[in-house]
Amino acid sequence: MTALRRTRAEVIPEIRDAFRRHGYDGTSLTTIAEATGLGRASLYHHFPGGKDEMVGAALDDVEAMVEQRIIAALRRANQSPEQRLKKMAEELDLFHQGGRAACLCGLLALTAPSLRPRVRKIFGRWLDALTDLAEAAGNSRPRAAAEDALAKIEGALILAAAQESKRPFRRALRDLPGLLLRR
Amino acid sequence: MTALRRTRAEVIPEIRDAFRRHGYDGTSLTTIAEATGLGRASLYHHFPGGKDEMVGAALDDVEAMVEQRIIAALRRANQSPEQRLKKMAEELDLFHQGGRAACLCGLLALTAPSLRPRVRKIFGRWLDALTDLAEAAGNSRPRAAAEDALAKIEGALILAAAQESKRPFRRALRDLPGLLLRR
DNA sequence: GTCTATATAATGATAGAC
DNA sequence: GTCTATCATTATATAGAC
Repeated sequence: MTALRRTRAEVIPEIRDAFRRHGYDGTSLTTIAEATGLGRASLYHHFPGGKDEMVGAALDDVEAMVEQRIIAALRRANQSPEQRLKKMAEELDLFHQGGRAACLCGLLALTAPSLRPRVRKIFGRWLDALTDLAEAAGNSRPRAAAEDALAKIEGALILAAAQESKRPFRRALRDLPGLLLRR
Repeated sequence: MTALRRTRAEVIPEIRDAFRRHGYDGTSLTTIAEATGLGRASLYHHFPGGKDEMVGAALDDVEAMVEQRIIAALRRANQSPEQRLKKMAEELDLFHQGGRAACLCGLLALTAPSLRPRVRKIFGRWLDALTDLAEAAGNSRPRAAAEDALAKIEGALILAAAQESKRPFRRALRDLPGLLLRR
């Protein structure tokens, strides 16, 4: 029985998905061990800081995704606001599996006070990019529109979870242009 | 040292608040014991089914609040749609402490699959009442408006938690009429 | 109706062999 | 880099005295 070797980078998305399925407290090291195929003790080789370091790495992963996919899409200077929003919606649909996968930031904001500063930073960066896009598109209250858009996304993910349906999230993504552009 | 006697009805709101602060898995019987002033063992006198029965009772409490305060406000036949919405917003502001207290339904929808049917039922009743109000107010897409309103509320509670501010939730409540009435 | 004491399992984490 | 074995702590839950 040869043990499968796994890199830290490989297992982080699996850990991230475990946390966004069950929340911080609902995700045990046994859960993570099963999700990654590693033994509980092996996890401490990659994450000496234990569960705290694991959720930190999961948040790092989410932050990178927001920066490199969401915000990067919103700031494509050579594209129209409509095109940039369409790209963001595509990335979000992928990342959240059409609404079947929750938002780790939202989940941690609700139940993990110690991680709120990190969530606030990620949300803040996202909000700034949405605000700039709305402003560039001629929206008269760009910051409010950005906050409405983010709340719409987070709220739709909750409805989608409750109804176990992709519909609420898909519709929210479709409605984003009307919310952010020229008002 | 005389032990304080407490009724089941008395402790349920305290249990409900513990769950909406920490989520299902983050709320231990020790947490609940401290929140209620009862010993862990005493909790089993009031809730023989243990933690599952406690969270069930917390959801019963939320369901009653939604029925008797939210939906009742929305269906006040002798009042205008504007007045009914205003009343709902007041009740929500009170229940969620201006955004500082999360929504137990949203939290459980995200992390407790076994409780989703109950959450779906509560959300469904609320959505029906919002839909009827929007329709009565002449909204051309009343169901979509109702879902937008609920998602806006849930999303705003997440932003409020992340930012530890009442602003996002308070603004969401103010924006509800524009979302639901005549469109 | 609440308590102390306890049973049993699961938790996060560590030591050390390979 | 992964494993088995183990630790201390906390978890849910129960028994029975008062």
